[in-house]
Amino acid sequence: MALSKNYQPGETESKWYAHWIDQHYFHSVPDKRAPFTIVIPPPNVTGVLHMGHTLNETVQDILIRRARMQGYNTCWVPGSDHASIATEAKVVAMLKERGIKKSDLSREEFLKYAFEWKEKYGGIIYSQIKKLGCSCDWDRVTFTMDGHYYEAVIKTFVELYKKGLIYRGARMIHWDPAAQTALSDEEVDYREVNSKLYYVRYPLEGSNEFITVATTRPETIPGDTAICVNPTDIRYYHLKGKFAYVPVINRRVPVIFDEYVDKEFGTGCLKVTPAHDINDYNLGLKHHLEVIDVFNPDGTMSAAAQIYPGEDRFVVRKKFVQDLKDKGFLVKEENIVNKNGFSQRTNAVVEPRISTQWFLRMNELSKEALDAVLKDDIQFFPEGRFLNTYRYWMENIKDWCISRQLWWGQRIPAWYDEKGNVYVAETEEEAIKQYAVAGISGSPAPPPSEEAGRRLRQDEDVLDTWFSSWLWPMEVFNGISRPENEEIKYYYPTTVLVTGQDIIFFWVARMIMAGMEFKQEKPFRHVYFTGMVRDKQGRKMSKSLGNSPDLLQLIDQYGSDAVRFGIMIASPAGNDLLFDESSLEQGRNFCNKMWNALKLIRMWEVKERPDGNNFAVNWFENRLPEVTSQIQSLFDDYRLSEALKMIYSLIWDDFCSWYLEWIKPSDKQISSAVLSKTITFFEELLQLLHPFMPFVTEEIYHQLKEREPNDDLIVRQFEKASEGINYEILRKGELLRSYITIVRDFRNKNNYKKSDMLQLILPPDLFGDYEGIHSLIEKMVTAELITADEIGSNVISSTSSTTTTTTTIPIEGWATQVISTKKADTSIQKEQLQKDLAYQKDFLASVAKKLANEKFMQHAKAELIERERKKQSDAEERIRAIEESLKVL
RNA sequence: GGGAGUUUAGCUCAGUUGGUUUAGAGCAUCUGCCUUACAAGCAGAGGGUCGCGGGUUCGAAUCCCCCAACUCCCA
Repeated sequence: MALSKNYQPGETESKWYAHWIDQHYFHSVPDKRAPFTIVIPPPNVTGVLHMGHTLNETVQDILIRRARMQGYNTCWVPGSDHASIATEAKVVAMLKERGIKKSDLSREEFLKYAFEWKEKYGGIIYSQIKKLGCSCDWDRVTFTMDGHYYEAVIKTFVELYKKGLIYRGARMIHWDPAAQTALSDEEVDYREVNSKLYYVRYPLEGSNEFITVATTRPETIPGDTAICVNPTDIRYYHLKGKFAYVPVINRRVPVIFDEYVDKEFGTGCLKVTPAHDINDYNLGLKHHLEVIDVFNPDGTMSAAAQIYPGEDRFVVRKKFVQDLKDKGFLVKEENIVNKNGFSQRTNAVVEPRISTQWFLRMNELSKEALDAVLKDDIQFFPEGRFLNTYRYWMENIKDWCISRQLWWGQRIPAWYDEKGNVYVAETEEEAIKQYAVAGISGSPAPPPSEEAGRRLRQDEDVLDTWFSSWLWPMEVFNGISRPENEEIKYYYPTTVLVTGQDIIFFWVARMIMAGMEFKQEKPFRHVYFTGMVRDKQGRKMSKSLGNSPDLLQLIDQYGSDAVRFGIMIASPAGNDLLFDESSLEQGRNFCNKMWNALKLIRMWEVKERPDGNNFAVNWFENRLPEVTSQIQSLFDDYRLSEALKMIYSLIWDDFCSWYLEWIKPSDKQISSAVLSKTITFFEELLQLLHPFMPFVTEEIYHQLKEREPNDDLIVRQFEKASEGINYEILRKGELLRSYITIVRDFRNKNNYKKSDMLQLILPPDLFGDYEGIHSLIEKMVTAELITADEIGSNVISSTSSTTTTTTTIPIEGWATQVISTKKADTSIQKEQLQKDLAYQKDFLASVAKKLANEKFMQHAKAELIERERKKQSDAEERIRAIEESLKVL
């Protein structure tokens, strides 16, 4: 069957993915082999695959595929998290389209819709991961709202509560008025915005004097319960014990003194609104101030505000400023730039708000988790900078607000009685029992009855999504819900976690804490941090910017392998990568290159002949293990990008440009020995590349020759490294390559035609006794080799004949003569030789200086001095060869 | 304001403990080729005072200090 002109990725990719699935190659069952386990960082169930995921999943697949070929029992668990805020927002939007309001639904009804939504759209990301070629064990897909997972989350909540690590508290939290939920610190983005600083004057009690306050948030003025100045500020000494009136509202508030106030900022006088600013809140606690919340949960003004109840906070800002102006309270406005917090999910301006939330105490949990990393029980790649970041965060950790005012998620297992007493338990029955027991010891004693149960009401809130994701490496194997099962024992701790550096706190740190807390064992041995994918302008690719290209379209255009190649080749370990489509093109071209090499090999017919190609085979036989071991050490350090570059060059340059050209017969006929060696080489190259580009390698592997039913590249095992590498042959190979290049350059510079035949006189012993090399040279540079005897003694003495030109070219301290019937243009060459000569002389001088330096000779190691001496003699040889060549020109 | 990182060819980046580094690769550029696997290709070539200034050292892209520019994280 004739092979197509170019490689066609489309059909090939779906064919092989289906085959791999069919053969259950991705599926793992515990056995006697060592496990190699990766849990996917669960993408958001609402998501589609963006470039960041693509990088991430590709890295994981590379590690898994290579481990599979190395004999590990590989298990890559896919799944997604339920993303409470994002998903609830999507579901609410879907309901809105159908004309349904969330507020008209019961919790149960809403959840039914949410699961319906998840069934419909939650799988999109999986199909994209499959398109990428990822070898996940699809029998193990896990979702953080699965039944067992839900149970596990509840179980850990109760456990931590019983240990006293979970508590309820009033705190200033980040409130998202659009989603109407609390946000964690990490879910808030701070951005600079243009705003105004308003100077407002407050009348003082019992005088005509005013005190002027600067604020960016005049709409919170109705919540003011004090005015605060610095006790060392002489301007305000006389206000001790005085009261002021809040403008428009006319509330009488005290003037208080506290060092917190910055004398330099604004007027040095601060309005205190304890309900709406964390610092004011703390001042309020200290000075026993009243707390007046002027906002409703949706960001409109509350009844307590007394002004514009029910109207939006930003609309009210304008209106109220106008009122202040009209009534003469506004002194001036100033344009300033300040930072506002925005919700990562809804982009609404975050409102600081006092609220009762559930918190997890982090101090004790973080200690062990920090130690595990510091003691190298868990290793980070790349190490240094992430370790610092991790340590800093762990040492300055704050308690984690784990409650969210949503329905989509694990509902907090806490029940309240009429008096507000709380009972935390895994089930309602259990909570009722606790209530009954509490009742008996207290008084009056209500009977533990059904009626009592009805009097308990469960907390309305759900848990933060990360409070379920942090269990991921355990619960995907049912490690919390069924702690003694075989799978968790076999697969845990997992081998490596691959994740973006941006969620080191969100996730990595918390997973380590959960692992240490619930299993007394780290969740993974290694953490490999990938960089951020940026666009050409250096901006982080994100959904909100919309600058991430459509992955499926890229795959259609270039093929999956090319996309994987493109993203990996540009992705140095841990560093950000600038995404550029030209690297995908490079990947596509690479597929083609290999496809064409296949075509070449398939064209050949076996014919036994004495083959003079032993050198080529010999050389590649040594070159391959040399590079293979270099690739292994790159993998050990997770330097995947460099490993890929090395394989790319090994295939394109060493194999295609040199090896195949060397053995290529002119008549398509080749000895069976060379052909089978060549096929073996190609197979091994494909195997090295397979983790990076699985489809094209599997396809070519099968096109190379007929295969037994289960002889698939994906499961082909790496051979043990061969014992010895013959470095002498490798050195000869290098020399041969540069010899050929030098002669080709000579041809180029002198505009020789392809067919112009040269005669070459090799320096004696340049290539030793590798006879096969001579015919290679003749073939590669269109020349015949002759000996000095054949041409006579006039060769060296320049151009005595009118019909031939002899040029002497230096090579590695040798000089070779090129004889042709064409007059060579020696001027370019002369110039170049002189340049080279100058360089070599400088080089020699620097080496000589070193060797003449007594201190160097004293301090340097013997082998180093030896090397310098070698450099010296090499340079001298080169200079001699160049000078000889110049003499003859 | 606090912390971390980056700065090497036109672009994106390698450069391991200072010594074959008067610095490598890919892409881009230039020259010549439609050579029977491949023009999505082949054969060659050019291109860098390693951000600035100082220091340590026999020797610095590499170690130290200062400055500058950019990026990220935290408040």
